[in-house]
Amino acid sequence: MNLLEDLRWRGLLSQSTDEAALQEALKKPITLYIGFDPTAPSLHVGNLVVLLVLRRFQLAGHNPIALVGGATGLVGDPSGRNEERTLNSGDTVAEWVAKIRTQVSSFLDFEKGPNKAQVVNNLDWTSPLSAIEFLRDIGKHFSVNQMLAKDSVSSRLEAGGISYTEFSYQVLQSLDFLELYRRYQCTLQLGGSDQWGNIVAGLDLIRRVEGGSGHALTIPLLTKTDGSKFGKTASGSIWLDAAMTSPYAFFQYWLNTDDKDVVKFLKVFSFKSHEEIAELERAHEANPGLREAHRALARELTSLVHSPEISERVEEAAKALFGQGDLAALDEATLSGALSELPRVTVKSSEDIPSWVDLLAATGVVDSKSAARRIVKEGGAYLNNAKVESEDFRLQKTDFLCGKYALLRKGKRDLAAVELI
RNA sequence: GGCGGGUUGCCCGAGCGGCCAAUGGGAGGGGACUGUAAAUCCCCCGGCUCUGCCUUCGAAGGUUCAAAUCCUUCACCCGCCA
Repeated sequence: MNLLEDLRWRGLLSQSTDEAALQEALKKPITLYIGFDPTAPSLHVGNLVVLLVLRRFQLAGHNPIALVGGATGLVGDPSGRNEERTLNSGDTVAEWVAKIRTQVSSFLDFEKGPNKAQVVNNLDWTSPLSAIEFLRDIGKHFSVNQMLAKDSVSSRLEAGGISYTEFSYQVLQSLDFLELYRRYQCTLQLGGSDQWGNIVAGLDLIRRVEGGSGHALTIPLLTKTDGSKFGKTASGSIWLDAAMTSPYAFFQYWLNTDDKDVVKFLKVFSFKSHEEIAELERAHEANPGLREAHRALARELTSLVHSPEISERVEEAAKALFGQGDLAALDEATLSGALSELPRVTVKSSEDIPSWVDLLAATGVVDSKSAARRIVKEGGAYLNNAKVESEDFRLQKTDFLCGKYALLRKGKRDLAAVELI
């Protein structure tokens, strides 16, 4: 099975220009790219979908380029948004570029083989460009009529307007494709399905300026069966940066995948063979309660994004904390290891222990003290896995396991730790 | 440029001087059932020093004992006309 067939099997193909031609071109190694705009200090699991496709291309012998949009990130892509973006400062964007550059790098191979990956920043070729050069050399090739017809622009015109800045975004992205075509003979751009218009605009530019041709390939937006947004929880996005989404929370996110989505997600994210995935599917159908497929998914991704050691550590932590066994039976090392993966507050043993409600709010398992009271009243607050229904409850020193740890829980799976120091 | 309509809590959307922290739906949260799943049923869903108090209904002023509701100005959106 070749690369495109594999991608189709995984549900990763949305639109492409001339698929037969692309199929043909892929018989030899080609150079391809994907762009990531720095709109946050970290990529999130949504970006991972596309990034892993780039990795699949590299594994198949092609030359991947990850572009970090130091320039485009300053401008703002109107695609898929119905409101103008707030501009971020140059310093902020530069900082985010640096972070994303490192992050992206960990998914590609820069070392061995003839098809080393590279990371580029489009600020390198856009910042030397003068406004006049830009308008004469690049702008001349764009028809405003066509630009207006682009979905990203026309929907914004409907919705209430678009600034000249964002309107120009597609020109910048086209310039990137042209530049990479010139420098590295890059002939394929991948992107989420919302990037179709931008990618095709780049192909047009390459044809007009260089008389060259290339390909566009888009990847469908990943959806969940229940209709909620992939990669989001109530508390926000699932980030790849461990400081923004703890590896523990990251692992839990995948483990809690809806049964109906788990096989689909394995296909999208996993580098396991078709047979292995089919085997997990069978196992899951035979005994969904064991969640073997979920575990495999969570392990593989946590290993990939963080590390196998971390993955194992957080899985062990979850096992200890969720186990039916008595928490008090855990030895101190296991307990402290497990709790260290959780959000935590510390309490000085010389001071009074804060009230139950205060602690719940302080650890962040609930948003406010009102919410804490509410949750206690509803019977959703637990100390060391035992329900605590009194609002006036106050922990005693004896409630701390091993003399120093207390496990707070809201609902079934929202955990936090209190450490007595 | 003129005339008319709009801006409400995370989102959609009622309210149109007191009974409004504000109907309803969605999202979200808790409980029950389970498998740290889904579906279902019940409950909750601004904050706090919580039988009360404080801050919210585009922004700022004003009228009134009392305003999300009335008036004035400003900003933005949406129609129709030019």
